[in-house]
Amino acid sequence: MLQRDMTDLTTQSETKRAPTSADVARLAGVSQTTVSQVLNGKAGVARIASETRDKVLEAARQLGYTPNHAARSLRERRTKLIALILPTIDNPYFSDVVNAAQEAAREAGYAVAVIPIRAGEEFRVSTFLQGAACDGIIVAGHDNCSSPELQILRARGLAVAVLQERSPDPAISSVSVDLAEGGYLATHHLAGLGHRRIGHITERLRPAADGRSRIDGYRRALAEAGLFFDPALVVVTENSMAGGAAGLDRLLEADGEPATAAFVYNDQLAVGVLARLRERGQRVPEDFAVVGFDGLAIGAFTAPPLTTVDSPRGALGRLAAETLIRAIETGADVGETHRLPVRLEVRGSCGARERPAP
Amino acid sequence: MLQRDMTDLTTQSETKRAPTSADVARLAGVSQTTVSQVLNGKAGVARIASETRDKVLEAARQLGYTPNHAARSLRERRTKLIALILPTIDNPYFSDVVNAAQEAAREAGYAVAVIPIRAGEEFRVSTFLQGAACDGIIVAGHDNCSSPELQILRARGLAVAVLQERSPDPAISSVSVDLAEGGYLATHHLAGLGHRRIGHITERLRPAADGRSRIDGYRRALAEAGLFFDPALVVVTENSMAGGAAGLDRLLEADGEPATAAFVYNDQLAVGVLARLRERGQRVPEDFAVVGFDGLAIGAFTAPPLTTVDSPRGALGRLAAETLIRAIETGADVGETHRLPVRLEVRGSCGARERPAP
DNA sequence: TTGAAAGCGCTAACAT
DNA sequence: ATGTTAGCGCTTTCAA
Repeated sequence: MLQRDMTDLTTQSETKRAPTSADVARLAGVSQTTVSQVLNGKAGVARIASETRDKVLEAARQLGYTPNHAARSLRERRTKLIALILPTIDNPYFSDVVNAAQEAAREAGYAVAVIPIRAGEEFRVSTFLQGAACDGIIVAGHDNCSSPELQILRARGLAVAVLQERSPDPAISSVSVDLAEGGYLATHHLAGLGHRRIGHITERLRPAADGRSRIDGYRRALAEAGLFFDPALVVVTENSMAGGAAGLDRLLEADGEPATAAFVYNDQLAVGVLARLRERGQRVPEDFAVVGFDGLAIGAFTAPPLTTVDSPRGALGRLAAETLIRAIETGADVGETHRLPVRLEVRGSCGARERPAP
Repeated sequence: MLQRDMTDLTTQSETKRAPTSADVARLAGVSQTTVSQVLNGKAGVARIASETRDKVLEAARQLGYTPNHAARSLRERRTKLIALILPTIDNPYFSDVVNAAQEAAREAGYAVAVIPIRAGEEFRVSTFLQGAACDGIIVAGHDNCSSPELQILRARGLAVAVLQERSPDPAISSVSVDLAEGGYLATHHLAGLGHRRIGHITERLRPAADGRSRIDGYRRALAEAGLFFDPALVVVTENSMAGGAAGLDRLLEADGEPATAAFVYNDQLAVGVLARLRERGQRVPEDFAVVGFDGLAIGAFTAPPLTTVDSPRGALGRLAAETLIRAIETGADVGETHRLPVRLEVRGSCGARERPAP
């Protein structure tokens, strides 16, 4: 018996149980309700005597009280937390998106947690998304955005916004940059420089149903310049620097008259393309011109610096967060659609054609 | 009254309240207790008739039941969630760390949420970290690791592991790669190539108290090669590619005999260094040699490819997660310390000195 | 083998 | 202006 008690005591002294609002109430000599009202500043609901207020504040401070997240979430049926699902964080593209989303969320009193879910992995792997552990999710990456899990989460009451995709579910908001316009600007620029054989190195070949993907802009610029679309000049490769290098090899080995330029899916791939061109002894832009997409910092440090389509990453992240939070708070069951403009950042990787194609 | 009832009905049909275990129990015609026991597979505690089991499973499936995270966390006093605090996600260095940590965590039944907290921002900004919203945190980044908030979170019962730092609090575990060894390997390699004036471009100048930082290894290699440590050759700059470029300028403008090589804090900075050397018309490695740190993918695609200290990023993330989870589950109040080995990846950015320094 | 009841920490009706 | 009470959804004694 004594043994038992001692054990309990020891355990207790080790187990640093966090102070609860009841502890604060006890110390301040008031009720738990009062503590809640003071700490949540519900001035309109009940006016608190400033003396009482001070007692509570002091007690809370003294105890180092912080409200228990689980208890509050359970009671309020909301967590004030949004999750940002990314396919990977190894592309710095997402850095600005995340920071801006986080800033916008914070302004609205929400925290943001980033959950990387690689393509092909199931959403279910993340227990976090289940059971209303957050109020809404922003989803990036084609595979994640088209996952059927998304609809299930929606049906369960989670607000959902997707990045760079459209969802068949009208309740799912969509925020994107104008990929088609970017593809057009890049290709139009190359055509204007005199290139007639312009390739496209891309991560995947699933044109968006709405004709708003990069390749749609690429084709439009081609047509506008009186150039034929040649499927042999469209190369699908893995989304990585190594993938870009491999893609360039395949492009240069394609049938027909060789390409003298390429519009590349993103800057990460473009870095690989530039490296491989160098290895192959091709001068950029004299022998071959390259335009990337994203506007990453690395583009200013490649050899030569990379012409790219600058994507408004910060605006994208902020808008996504704002849109999602609006959906959460209004409970709206019809989503918003936003498309953001892009601009071409011209650098050294595509100069004027010295000699027209033979 | 009728009005009231209709309203309630309407509200109900709109509000897609997630099914609870009570709903499952009702549908299956059993008690909530039974549902819990079946779904949590507590076979040892109570044997369930397989017929009952099937009824419950079927009801849960039919309703699409998922346990409510908040309720479970509140009851169990644990969330099965760990947070990974990063200063930024714009350095791909963290990508492998995060993926490995996530994988290890999942194996133990934990989810991982990444919370970017930029240097200088307060931990408190993230409401997520407060109120036991997660069971433990892995913290990266000097500023975050040395934040006094960490001790408070510790005191509140959160398990804490820091990456690449040591904490004065013995309860905080530490997992790092051998930075000093990396600094030594890099500098030793350059000295072996005949360089006598080897600079160091770094993000900050706060040598770890335990003498285990990059610069400690740098100094050791210098001494071993019979070279003097010249503070003029150590340049502190911002942690970015642009910072690397600026750092190189400052290094080349330093007093005394000019440096012919540099050991650079990380690959991100090194990319900027290489770009600026190119702009200044310096040939690499003939005129100037560069060694980076981290072993990022980009290093294989720079011009020339970057010699770097390859850091075991995956092992770091995995070990951190494992260590943290061990701390969570044992409730240990004394942390572990781990240090992982590095290796030099020799590529083109430092060849043999053609002409010895005059 | 199963069920009833209590309680995790919080907020919000509804008293007083 | 403040306190009492109930209940969010879950797991877990304890009882049957």
